[in-house]
Amino acid sequence: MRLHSTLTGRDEPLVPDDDGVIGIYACGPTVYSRIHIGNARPFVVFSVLKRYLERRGMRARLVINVTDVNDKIYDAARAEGIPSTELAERCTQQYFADTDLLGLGRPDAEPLVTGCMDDIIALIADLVARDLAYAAGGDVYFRVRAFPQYGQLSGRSPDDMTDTDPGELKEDPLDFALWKGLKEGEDASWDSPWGPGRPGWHIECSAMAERELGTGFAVHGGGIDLVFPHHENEIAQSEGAHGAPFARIWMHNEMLELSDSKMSKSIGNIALLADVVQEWGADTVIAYFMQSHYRSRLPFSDERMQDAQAACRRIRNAVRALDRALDDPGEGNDAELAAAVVTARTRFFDAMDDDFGTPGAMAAIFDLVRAINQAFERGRPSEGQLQEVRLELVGLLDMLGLAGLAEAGGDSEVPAEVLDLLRRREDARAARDFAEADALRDAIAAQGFEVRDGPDGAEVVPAS
RNA sequence: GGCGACCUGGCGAAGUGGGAACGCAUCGGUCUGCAAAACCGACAUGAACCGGUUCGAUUCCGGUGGUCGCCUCCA
Repeated sequence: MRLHSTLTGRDEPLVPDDDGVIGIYACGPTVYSRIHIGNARPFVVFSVLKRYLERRGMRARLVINVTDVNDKIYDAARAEGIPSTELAERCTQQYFADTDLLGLGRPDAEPLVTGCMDDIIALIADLVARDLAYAAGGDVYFRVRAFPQYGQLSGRSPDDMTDTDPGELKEDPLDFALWKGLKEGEDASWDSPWGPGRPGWHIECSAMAERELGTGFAVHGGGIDLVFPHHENEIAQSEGAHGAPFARIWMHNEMLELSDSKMSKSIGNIALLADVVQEWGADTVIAYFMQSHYRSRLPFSDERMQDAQAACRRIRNAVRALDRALDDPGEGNDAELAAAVVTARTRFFDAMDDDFGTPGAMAAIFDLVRAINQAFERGRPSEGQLQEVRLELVGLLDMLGLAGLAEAGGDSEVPAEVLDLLRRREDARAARDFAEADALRDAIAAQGFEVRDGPDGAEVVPAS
């Protein structure tokens, strides 16, 4: 598999770490409010990446941190009139709950800044010892000019950086804070060799990444808006402290757009993840993400969600068709369908291995879906082939975190009450009492099911 | 001002130096008491515009126009 790296601007081969595991670190949220659908993109992308690697027989370790110490948390807590630690804890729990709704499982580790204070302080001390950082007042700053490679990730030169914060205590406006001394109005702090305070914004990710994955690892990722300064600074901190490469591939997802602008808390054009999942369902949300490339900007709107929902429905219907056919399978094997399965697999893996090309992978799935439907136009395949095709389709869906599309809607899940209504409607139709039949159809709809009349009689499926 | 990205059918969205995937929508058809649903089929001789390289460019290079992102918090 190859992945595009922001550092080189090219696709780079994905190779495991020395221990054979593919270490992946993705920057998680700063917890001062509920996460929005844009925040969910990296969570989905990196969760599915890990899932794909594992389904392909590789070992992967995914780390997504939670930044629970930050200026914004102080501000938000003050506005709410509660202790900042209380707000951070509440928002952390909400973040876990909200992302759980996606049904993609949890990362292997989700470190909190507050749980890694010793690692952070040790790393800062290391940088100070190497003269890459200096204490000033109660603060500690990174000496940017002492790290010649600064700017390599974001492709800019320190000389071009003009709008920097002068900062009274800094030697150079370019320098950034590793440790911020306790200030008035801040209600949480930790002891350090430089006095009470808290970590700067970037140091925690350096510390947590190397704590969980070692000083060098395969993939470091996050939103593309983190390239500068966050990830640039992480490289400076980690490579400065260890003199060794930090992450080998820098993988950045593009932004979601709402009303033609980047979805952003500061602009206010956001849709909360929990609301979106509640309204459209986890599968629709995941399919929405998977149908676009992670490095493309992605518009968010109800129309986009409707599209994704319709696409999911198409896949669900194909699985249902397979299940229905399995109740009454045919004899022979359909050669065209068998060939389509092979083609779909090849196209799927080719797309995924080429910079995580989930849109191509989805296209391969849809091609398989069409091939399944076409096969049913021709006849009814054998039980063995039906099972093989189903296994294959569900297997591909599962690699994208979409196996849920194969689970819901089995006939066994239809309540007896609804089946009874359906039977009565069939009787009414047979008696040509269409008023009664239509009334029963409405009654079934009221139970959340949809009647589908077909050549082989009527069936009910959960309304979607 | 500096750095960078993007501009593909009605809406989204891929890949690609030589047939422009896929989804939605639309249209036609099958099915049907009706409706819906479902399924099948059709659907860009052309890829913002202008040049250049090439036997050949949507794909490479240059320019113009437009959109957006980063440079401050941001997934």
